[in-house]
Order: sequence, then C-alpha cells, then structure tokens
Amino acid sequence: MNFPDLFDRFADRVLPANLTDAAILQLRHEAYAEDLPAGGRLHLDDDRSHFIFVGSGATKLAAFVSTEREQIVAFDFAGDIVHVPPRGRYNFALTALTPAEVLVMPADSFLRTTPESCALLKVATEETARALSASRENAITLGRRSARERLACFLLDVWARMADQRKTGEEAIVLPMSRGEIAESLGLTIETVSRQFSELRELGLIETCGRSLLRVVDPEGLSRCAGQVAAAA
Amino acid sequence: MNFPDLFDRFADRVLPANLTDAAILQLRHEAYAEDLPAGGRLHLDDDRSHFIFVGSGATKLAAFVSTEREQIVAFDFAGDIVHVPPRGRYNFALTALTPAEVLVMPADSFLRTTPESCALLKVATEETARALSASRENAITLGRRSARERLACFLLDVWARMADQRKTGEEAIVLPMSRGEIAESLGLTIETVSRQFSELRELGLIETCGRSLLRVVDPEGLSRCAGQVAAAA
DNA sequence: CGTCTAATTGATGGTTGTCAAGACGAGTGG
DNA sequence: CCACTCGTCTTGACAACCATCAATTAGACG
Repeated sequence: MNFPDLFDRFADRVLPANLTDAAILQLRHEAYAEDLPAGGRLHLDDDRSHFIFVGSGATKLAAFVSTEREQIVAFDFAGDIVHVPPRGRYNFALTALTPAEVLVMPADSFLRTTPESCALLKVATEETARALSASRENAITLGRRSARERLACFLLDVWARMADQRKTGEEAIVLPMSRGEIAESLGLTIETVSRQFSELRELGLIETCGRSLLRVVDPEGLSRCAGQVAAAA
Repeated sequence: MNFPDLFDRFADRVLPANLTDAAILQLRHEAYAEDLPAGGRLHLDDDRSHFIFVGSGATKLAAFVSTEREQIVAFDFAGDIVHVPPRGRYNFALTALTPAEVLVMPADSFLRTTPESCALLKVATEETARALSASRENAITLGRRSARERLACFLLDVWARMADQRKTGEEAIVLPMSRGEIAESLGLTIETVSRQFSELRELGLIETCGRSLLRVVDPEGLSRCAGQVAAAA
C-alpha cells in the first residue's frame, strides 16, 4: 500500500466530513508512510508527540523502564490510532509485531489553531481521550486483578478487536504477539502467562493450536473469569 | 471563593492569552463552581466527559471496579485539572479528600469547532495528553514495581506536587489521603502500605508525625528506592 | 476523658516470581 | 522429505512477596 492509499484509508476512517480541503492537504503534507518489518522499530523525533495510524499489521507501544526491561502500554491493530508521547520520564517506542504499514503524523499537525483546522483538533482530542480511557482501564487491570483475570481480560479484548479477522468462516485468530509480550503488557512473567493459558484450556474456555492460533470457545465463561475482582490478589 | 474568582484563577492558570473574549465568555457560561466538603462526591452527568479544575483542596478520581472496591486513578491538588471520562466499562467519581472548591466544565464546552474556540480545543488536547502520560506512568508503576518502589514513587510524586505547601519554612506536608486511599491507588492493601511506611521510616528516608504529616528526609535515597525495577516482583 | 475509627504490627497462607529442565515448533540444510 | 538446531513455550519445584486474618495501639473528635 502506497502513501496515497494509506492516507485515504486514514481519512475515511477518522477524519470528519466537515473538514476543509485545505486542512486535509496540510495534514497530508506533514504525514508520511512507513513500512515496518516484523520486529521493526519506528524511529521518531523524541521531542514531539505523534499520532500513528496503523494501516495494516499489528504493533506494540512499549516504555523502557530499565535496560532490557520494558512495559508494553498498548497493542494496536489495523485501523487503530496510537498516541506516542514525547520523551519524558520513560522513553516510548512503537514496534511492529507483524509487517506493518503505518502513517506517521506529528501531533503538532493537529494542533494548529487556524479556523480551518479546528475539526482536526477535535479529532486529536477525541483520540487522546480514547487512549486515556484505554490506559486507565489498563491501570485498573494491573492494580486490581489476578493473573487469571488479567489474561482472560486480555484475550477477550484481543478476540473482540480482531473480530474482523475471523469473519471469513474462520473461528480462530492468529495472536500476533508472543507469550513474552503478553506478559510484558500484563505485568506478569512468561511462565505465569503460560500456566494461565494451560488452565484456561483445561477449563474448556479457549482452544489453542500451535503457538499463536486461538479460539475462544466460551466467551461468557471467559468473561466470568475476567469479571470478578481478585478475591486474593 | 466564589465563582468569578475561581473562574479567574482557572483562566489565569491554563487559558492562553490569544483567546477571544467571546470564547472565554462562552466557556464561563457553561462552567459552574461547586464546594465539596471532605469526602463529598461530585455528581456529574455520566454521559458526558468533564474537565474539573481544582481551585483549592485535594481530590481523588476513582473507578468502581466492583461493589465496595475501587481503584484510585489519580490524585489532584489545587491548580490541577482532572479529566473525568463518561460512564463506560467502569464508573468514575471525583471525591474530595479535603474541603475543595472545584470548577466543573463539560468537555463539550471545549470541543466546539467554531474558529474562536480553537485555542480552547488546544487546551483540551494538551490537558488530555497530560492525563494520558500520567496514567501510563501509573500503569507502568502498577505493572512492574514492588510495594516498596510503589510507595517510594508515590511519596516522591506527592512531595514534589505539594512543594508549594511547604514554602513557608515548613519542611513537612500534610498528606490529604488516608493509608487506605494510598493503597487503593497503588494496587496494594492498607497493611502493606503501612508496613512500607514503617520500613522507609526505619531506613531514615522519611519521617512521619501523626497520621498525615510527612517529611522526606532523603529524597535521593527515596529516589533510589523508587528507581530500580523490582528484582523480584 | 471516652469512644470510635484508622493505623500499626504479627502470624500465616496463597499467588506469583524465580530457577531449571524438558517439549514443541519453526526454519535450515542435507 | 527428513534430520537438526535454535528459540519459544511448557511444566515442575521452590522461594519470596504480598494478602489475609487477627489483635493491639494510636489519633481524632465529641
């Protein structure tokens, strides 16, 4: 997918209709596309925040807590928008889990206070608010839930967000992230994640095949697993 | 403090100079002040998100995870702005820790796409981005740090943010929140928080007097405590 | 000064992290 | 097509950390 197609897809998906052509052209001028191979890291100007539109593939946004230790803050799939903050207390990096096409836009491009780009600003606010909600939910999960509940939550979330990938008769999805990456996003170790996978399988709530094929057999049961707060946690 | 003074303080603190009088008046028209007693809860229209300016006092923003179990998402003090999301997966409530004067503004008030209020939109985006960064840092702390590190982090944060309250020769601050509330924000139990307080005191890093008076004796040492990621956690 | 709630401290157990070994899967070369 | 190899995943044993339960102490307020 080339830049024009990628930008058009982005515009279709998030830009409102009432935007002037001038504003769109200005944004288009400052955006650029990038192809990332699996495992490839997006290099950005650390001093500015960016919005990244994921055209295809899957990505992770991770914070470097210490050397060789990172905390994954968000997973994003095709059609999602990621807010990448500037360098602060932690450094953040967007990494592709699978080959991915992304559209990079400095946040400044949305923040002009010219009358024409007001609608753009609104988009930026809404996307940031959405990211804030997701982050707060994540914080709640990390603070108050057991390992079992965290994984159940995670699987339900991914299962729902990748729904379009199983529309063609397929009942399974391909998890683009490794067990280690799941662990890093849930604040657990890889061993604990693996054990929870096994137990959910034994409970008959999910089925797995190979490393990455997942099928949620009993969404309601999984939801029950995820729902209740840890009695002991 | 009455509404006009509260609004003026808010305007001085966050509104940019290039805002038209019309935009300010419009915002002022939709804002209202509220006095909260200690422990008082702010009741909002759940279907809209709001920005709350804390004029005086201290507040907590909490999510209700289940009955009688809440996760505190943010503490905010005089001069801070809080983003309260609409009802979603979790319900959120802003509660006063001490008597507080707050200015309530529906987020919609900032989101008008009239040319005059463009600068307002920018303010909203920036405040939301700030909240997002804070929330992500919080998530990292909850996911990757031990009890000791969480409390050290927390105390350093509060110590820095309440710096203005100890400018008058005082070297101590009054913690407006209880141990239980600290526990709820750090994803720990009240007993663990209390034990960590005791240990930090024995290490000579902090001093406490009564329930809420705190003095950080050795900020660097505390920072060292907070800095390293949990070896075992 | 008395009462009540919050905070502290101790003892114990459960959940999860750590260390270690083995199994599985993917990719490569014969 | 099969064997080999390497990295990821799984499973087990053990230990550490934190939650739970319980009892005592300290503070706040009337």
